[in-house]
Amino acid sequence: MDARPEEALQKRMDHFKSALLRAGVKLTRQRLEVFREVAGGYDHPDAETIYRSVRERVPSVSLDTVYRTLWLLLDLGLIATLGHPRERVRFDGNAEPHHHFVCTRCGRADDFHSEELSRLVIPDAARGLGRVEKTQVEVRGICARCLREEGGAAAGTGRPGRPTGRERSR
Amino acid sequence: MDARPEEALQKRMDHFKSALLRAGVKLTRQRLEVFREVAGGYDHPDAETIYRSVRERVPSVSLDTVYRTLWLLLDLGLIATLGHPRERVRFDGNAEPHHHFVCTRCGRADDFHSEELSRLVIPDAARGLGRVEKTQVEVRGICARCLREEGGAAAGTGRPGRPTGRERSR
DNA sequence: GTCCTAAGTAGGAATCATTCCTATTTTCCC
DNA sequence: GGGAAAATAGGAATGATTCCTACTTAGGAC
Repeated sequence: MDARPEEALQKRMDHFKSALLRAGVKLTRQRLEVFREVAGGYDHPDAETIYRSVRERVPSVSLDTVYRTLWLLLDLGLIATLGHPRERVRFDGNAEPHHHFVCTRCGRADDFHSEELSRLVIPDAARGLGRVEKTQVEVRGICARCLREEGGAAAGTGRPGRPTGRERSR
Repeated sequence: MDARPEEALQKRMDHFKSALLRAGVKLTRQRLEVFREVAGGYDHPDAETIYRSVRERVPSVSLDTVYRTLWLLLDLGLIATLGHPRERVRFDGNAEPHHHFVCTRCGRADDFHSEELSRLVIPDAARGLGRVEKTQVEVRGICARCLREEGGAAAGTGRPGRPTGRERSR
């Protein structure tokens, strides 16, 4: 499965446990196994794959629990997603080279331009993986609009919420 | 709608028409309007939003046509998607800073590391859009595995197919 | 160690974006 | 203008993800 060295994983499991504790979230067998599955390798499994693996150790686990746990781990910053979670596809008609600032709170994506970034040297490590066609930088963070709302109202928890994809404005 | 200057759009419409012609694909009112909608602005609309806008000019258009057209335009390289089209969410448990090589054919995403890329200077243009939390480089292209298959069998059309998300191996 | 209660879970039903199916229209080459 | 191939509309189907509700468990208080 592209396994991560034992000791590195052990360290991450410890970090995982203390993060749950700090967040006041219960440590359950299910959460442990889901995290181990994602953190234990270098691949990028989908929820179904994780579900199947976890079920080998906890046969009664449900797919819903796997999803709930994954979003929890994401909120806690313990794992990340590839691409934008829980979003319908969006299209980009900008033909000029550009990059994206993606808001992890509301999902908004703004274009920005940068001479330097567009001239990036692609390292051999990437070049060896296939035929490169395009390179884009994705900057993630909280967009100005969300910062403003957060500042105005109660200043939030400091931990970003997961965009639901349903709060799309127009 | 974040409108693009008229003359720039006109140039893109011409390019659109000749691209369809070159690909031996028929020019229909629906395709014209869908393309205009995506290429005409700087935002990143989803299919539903495009559907609603196009329906104002072509009331009988169907959502399916909008989707079919968008994937066609994507295949022709006339537009792009934000994130990875037609994929279930995938999770990334890699805690170290890393970047991704994403195969536009099969959807596979491989990690790679790069000291230089991890030290990227984020331009002011991006910094001004919000509070930056993380920066990742996404290299897109055809992965080694797909290149091999393509080379073995008939060498393909040269135009990348859209991953369906259903051909996931395991 | 036992008890209590909030938090977590299972499982099935519900949602919703996207795709498929099929009969009907259009485009474009002659 | 006429016909074959390609596109479209519309509704039904699919499949990932989420919601609902009754049942279980973790973990702090005793």
